[in-house]
Amino acid sequence: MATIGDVARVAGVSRSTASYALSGKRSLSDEVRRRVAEAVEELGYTPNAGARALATSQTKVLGLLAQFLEDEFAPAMMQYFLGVSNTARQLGYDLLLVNEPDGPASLRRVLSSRMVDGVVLLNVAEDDARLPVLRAAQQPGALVGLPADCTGVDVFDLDFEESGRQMVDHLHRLGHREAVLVNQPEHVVARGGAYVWRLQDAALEEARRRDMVLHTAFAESSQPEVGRTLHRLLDAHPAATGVLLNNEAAASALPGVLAERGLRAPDDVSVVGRYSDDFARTFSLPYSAVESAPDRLGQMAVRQLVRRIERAADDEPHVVRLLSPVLLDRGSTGPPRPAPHP
Amino acid sequence: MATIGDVARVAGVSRSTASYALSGKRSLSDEVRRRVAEAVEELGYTPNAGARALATSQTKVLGLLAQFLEDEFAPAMMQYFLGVSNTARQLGYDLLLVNEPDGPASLRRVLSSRMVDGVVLLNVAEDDARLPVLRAAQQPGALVGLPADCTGVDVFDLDFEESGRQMVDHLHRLGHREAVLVNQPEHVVARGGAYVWRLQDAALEEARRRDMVLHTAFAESSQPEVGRTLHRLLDAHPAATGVLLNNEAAASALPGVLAERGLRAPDDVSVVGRYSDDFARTFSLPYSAVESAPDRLGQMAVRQLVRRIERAADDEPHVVRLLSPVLLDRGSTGPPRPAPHP
DNA sequence: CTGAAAGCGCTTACAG
DNA sequence: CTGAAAGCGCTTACAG
Repeated sequence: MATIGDVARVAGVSRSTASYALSGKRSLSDEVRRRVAEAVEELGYTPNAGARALATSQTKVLGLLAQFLEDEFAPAMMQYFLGVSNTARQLGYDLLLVNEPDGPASLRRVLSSRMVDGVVLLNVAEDDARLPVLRAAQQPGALVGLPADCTGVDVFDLDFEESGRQMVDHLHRLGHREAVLVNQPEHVVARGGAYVWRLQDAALEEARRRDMVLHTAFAESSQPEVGRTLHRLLDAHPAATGVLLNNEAAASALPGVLAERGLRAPDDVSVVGRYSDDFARTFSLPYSAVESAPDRLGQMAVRQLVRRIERAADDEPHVVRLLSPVLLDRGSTGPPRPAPHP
Repeated sequence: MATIGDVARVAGVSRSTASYALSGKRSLSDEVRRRVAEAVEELGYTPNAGARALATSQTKVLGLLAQFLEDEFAPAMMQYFLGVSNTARQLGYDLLLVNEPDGPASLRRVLSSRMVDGVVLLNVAEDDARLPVLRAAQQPGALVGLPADCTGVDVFDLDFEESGRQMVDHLHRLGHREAVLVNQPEHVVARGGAYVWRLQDAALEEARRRDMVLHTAFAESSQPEVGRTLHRLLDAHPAATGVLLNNEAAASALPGVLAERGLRAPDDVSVVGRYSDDFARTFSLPYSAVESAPDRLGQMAVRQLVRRIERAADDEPHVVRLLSPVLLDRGSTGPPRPAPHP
């Protein structure tokens, strides 16, 4: 592998001049600039990333911390990846993918070994064990997901409370008075997945205010369990005319379940979900849904993170940005069917 | 940040001794070993990754090259990620996620800047432009996906030809004599996605041998296009009693399409796909399918890659391993329905 | 406008 | 069993 010393020798200049020619941090004669460029070309020179990081204390790498947990919905994570990775590349950063069951330990490792200039935390829990580690570190961090304590970090998330209210309102306005809310698996809540109860609590309160009956339940993240749970729920609440979904696997399973029961949306039951449009189009999810905008959240997180990395002055106040939900109408809701004959 | 010099000073030894105590590459007195460990603990010392990489020419990082192409099926990629990332971690490697539209250029960059000790290439095309770059590099590479020329790399893939034969055989044995094969979008083929035509060509040949009519078509990777295409195909081939799916989005869309036509599997039509069981369970895909084993392929690729990295002797011959397909029965196939009345 | 030199934080022959 | 020193490949004050 060619080094900058080789480049300097071939170009007939000193190593420092070669370095300045590459970085452009000093004005050089056109002649020298050209000779260095030629030498680089001739030798196929690429700077050694480790050496550069050592000299500059900058890696131009961002850490992406994802936790793929058992029975959590992995595919949704992919969409955040895309937003994060495309934005990082545009801004000149590579991505170190850190996926370890022990989040805090691996976060500490990549931060204190200086492998990254900053980190994006995905799937942030209410009381996330990675946050104390992040706050103690030199590097900044941006979160996708709203924790209880946002001090010292930039936070981006969908406004799940408003989403819950909006879903309930939407059905109420159409005339529904009883509905079922299908949540993520109970494990997600146990792990501190606050978005589940943020949506649920707000939905419940809104239902109460509107004098609407809202049943809530957890559902699994895969078949055959999720299908059975949906059947059980519909059995248990025969008077419910609406279904709210905060669970992608349940959204995938519901069409089959409804078909098995001889029901159709919106004629027999109105359904409204919470997932991205990309997701809906890829997996043929036919229901109106609150857009979860994963690519946009990933993009916002990276932009803010890079801004913080590159401004030496990190005295700028930290931000908490909750995206307003937008309901995309796919025609799966309508007025409730008339009450069944007694 | 504490350096190894700090550790040495606190422990009252030289820097080299501290280094040896950490690496265990030299026998030291228990006393010294203990003092160093205490100093590390006290200072919260973690070695600087860049400095270590510079000194050892080893980064303990693997490059993961994924290309997220427009209208390609991104979620399937996630499953390879999981296999790759879990295996890498087990073997002590971190992962640099490289997702750039220009594959060859970014591959060259991460290789020649020595950011990684080796790379895993996902989504490998027949004549993949990244391969010449990889062959010219110092570091080894493992592929998931079978290219035309496998020299100098280790290759892992599902045996798509055998998969095609197996899907056709399965339907033929049940008595089907006319079927439709739904492929990935045409763009995938145009980009050199050889797995599409490897499966298709083998399926066609097998059909010919068995005197079975097999229609083939491309389908899109999302709604509403993919649904329309499925309807059009079923319209065009009313005598077909079987459907083969080599397209995950089509597998998601088919249940709705069949329902709209008042058809059911396996009573009216037999369906067999090609996707992972994880996928089927997560997205409620109800069809019998050839398991595509993405996690296993990712795992195999990383294992082989690390073996090659860590054996200085890379004279070991390169391997090409094609996984034998296994058909998982989900009850979506049966004897063909009697021919419709004329 | 350019060069010689120090330093980033490690590891590892070399010497004792 | 341990230490002093060189070197990995860069960048950047410092000096001219």
